[in-house]
Amino acid sequence: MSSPVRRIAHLDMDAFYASVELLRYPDLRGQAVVIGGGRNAVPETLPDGSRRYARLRDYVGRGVVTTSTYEARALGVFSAMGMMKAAKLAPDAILLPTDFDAYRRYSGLFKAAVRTFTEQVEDRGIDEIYIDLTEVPGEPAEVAARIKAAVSEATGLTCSICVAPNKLLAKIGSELDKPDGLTLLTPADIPRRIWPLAARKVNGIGPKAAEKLAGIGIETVGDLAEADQGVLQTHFGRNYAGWLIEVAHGRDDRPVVVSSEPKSMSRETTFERDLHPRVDRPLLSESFTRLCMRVGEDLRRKGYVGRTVGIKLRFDDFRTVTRDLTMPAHTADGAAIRRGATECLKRIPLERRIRLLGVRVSALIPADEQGDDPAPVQEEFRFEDERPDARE
DNA sequence: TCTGGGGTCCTAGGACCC
DNA sequence: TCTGGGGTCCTAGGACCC
Repeated sequence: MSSPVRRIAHLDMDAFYASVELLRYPDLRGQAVVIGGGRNAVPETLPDGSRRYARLRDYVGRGVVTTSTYEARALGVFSAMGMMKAAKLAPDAILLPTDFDAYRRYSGLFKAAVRTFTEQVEDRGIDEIYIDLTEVPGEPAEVAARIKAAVSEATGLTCSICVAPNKLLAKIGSELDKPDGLTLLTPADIPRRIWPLAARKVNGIGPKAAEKLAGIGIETVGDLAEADQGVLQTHFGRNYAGWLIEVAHGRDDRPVVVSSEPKSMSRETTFERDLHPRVDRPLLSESFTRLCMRVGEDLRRKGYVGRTVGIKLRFDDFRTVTRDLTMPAHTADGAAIRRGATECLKRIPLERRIRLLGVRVSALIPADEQGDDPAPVQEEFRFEDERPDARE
């Protein structure tokens, strides 16, 4: 039984955070704007009602660019770039603080607008979604245009959409006509529109894999489609090599996943300066406690309890280590998390200054399903003749 | 001026069980 | 004496994504 051809859309909001900020500060339209500052980047309103904005050149710290407007991108400033480096490239660019609450509001608005068409929506973070349009009547181009109009109506923002037979192609396609794009892809388009693209454009081929591919002469998706499977296997292992081949031919049968449960919750912080494990111990300890408490609050607010506590340290040389510990019972209690996290911390030799500290709780279950945990202090007790058989 | 924060998934080895 | 083979859980690290 062959499954019917699906119609999967990927919708990506254009320069999302920056575009939300431009709604609030329309006078910045057309300018190079970078999002990623802290409190000191909040615009100052002058007595005459005009605003004074922070400039990128004034930034001091260890942050990275969260988003930038297309004008800033033209100057070479992109997401995830260190702010200090960005300031060198575009010292006069406007700097704004990141306001996640505002972005979450607009995220809710655009997703609600899309859900008026279908509930078959998969969340992929704050600014993008997959939509299964297979059961939505109408031609793909017409449906996509109506969705774009609905998103614009709800938010005042533009987005880019691609409709394709699967998630892989839809994701690649939504980038092809940005911003405000509308792209349709069919299998017949693969040689002309997909194969010329850099392999790195494929969701799942990251910097490491792309570099390794380049090392064996594979630069584009087309190169990948022609690659010898045996060669790929020796470099990437059986699973990943098999996936690369599928991807190169545009094949992907992952479903649109409408709902999912969180697997872990974490909090981490990068210090303004690297902290010495002994000299700065009070600061570290205070930060450690706060992270544990915040993870606990997050869990309780969202209604989960977790059984595995983990910590993450990054040293001044950027080496990252993790330790985790599975506990007898689930918890969302900050103090209990801290006890587990402290056990983890004892297992890491502290021989360098610490750049980052993080706390995570995983093995989550909904708090209302927490019933089978052992009582806190319960000695195991059996009658001698009830001892289970050692072997079967 | 190096390199945030919050996630998911995969791999791989060892323990432990049957 | 050596030889077995799954399956699951736990832990550590790493790639990748937004």
